[in-house]
Amino acid sequence: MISLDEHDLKILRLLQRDATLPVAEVAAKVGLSTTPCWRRIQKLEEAGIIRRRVALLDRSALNAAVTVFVAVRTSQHNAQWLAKFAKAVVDFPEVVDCYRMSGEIDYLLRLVLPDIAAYDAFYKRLIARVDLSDVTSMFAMEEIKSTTELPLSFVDAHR
Amino acid sequence: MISLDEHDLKILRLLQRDATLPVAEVAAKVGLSTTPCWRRIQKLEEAGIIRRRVALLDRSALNAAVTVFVAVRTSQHNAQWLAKFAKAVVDFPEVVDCYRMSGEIDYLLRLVLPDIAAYDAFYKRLIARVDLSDVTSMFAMEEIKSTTELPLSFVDAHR
DNA sequence: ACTGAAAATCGGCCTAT
DNA sequence: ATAGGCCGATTTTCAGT
Repeated sequence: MISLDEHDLKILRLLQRDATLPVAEVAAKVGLSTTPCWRRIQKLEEAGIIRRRVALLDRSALNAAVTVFVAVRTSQHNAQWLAKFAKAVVDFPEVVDCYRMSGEIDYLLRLVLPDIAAYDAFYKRLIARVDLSDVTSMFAMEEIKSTTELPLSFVDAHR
Repeated sequence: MISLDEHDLKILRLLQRDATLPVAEVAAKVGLSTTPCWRRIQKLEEAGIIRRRVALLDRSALNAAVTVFVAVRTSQHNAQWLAKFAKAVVDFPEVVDCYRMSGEIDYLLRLVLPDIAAYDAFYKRLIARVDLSDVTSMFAMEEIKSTTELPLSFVDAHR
């Protein structure tokens, strides 16, 4: 694991917000000149700290404005079942997140869909593929915050 | 709202995965030559269908490997309370998602943190800022899927 | 030796034909 | 669809600590 300093953190903060920024501009804002800044970005990519650069799309335009959380419980706690379930989850493009949880709920999914009808269709396809003992859906009414920006506040900056 | 055809969808599919692809390469994969492909990308950006391009970072490297969902209930259902709550949520960088929900839970948050101690610190800061009638935390044990790729399957491709 | 600035090359973006 | 100008990214070289 590579140690990050204040310059690195500033670079990451900027690129998390806007990956189209020219290196020269990043450098200026960070207080470096372009080459050292560019070298740092390369290192951050090699080290895997910058995982990838992606385009974020508009959900309404793609007819997927509705968010649904699905809490799943299973009676079959074994590796085989999990493999099958995980495969299903990865295959369904409307499932954007899936976590195995502690506590009451076994799995929590986040879906992105056009409407309730599409949720129903998803539900039917899911239970056709894997056995589930309990499924509870929770519809989001309003998105108050949704970001891909990770907090940098937990990194202890080196020197 | 602009109508999308198969070429547009292919472009979006590619850029959602990797926004660093040179236009020429996108064009080749999509089956267009570079200029028309470039113009399409411009239009998609102007139309806001491509919202932005961002860098995705590694959570472990940033000391934020733990995901916690927080279900919140309030007794104060008024606009003032919501404004205050929303402000708090936006201010806390460890809150990456927040939805107002239908049903039992009023709000569902997703946090990204180093450990349970950090969650406890967050909890204390949150309740110091806003009144909450009930707070339930759910810790994720394993991330099975987590993507910024939206499904394109709900778009009806024009001709 | 390491880190940053300056300069030169190279490749991809964008515009006009 | 092609070609050329232009800008930014990458590489190399140089200077300072």
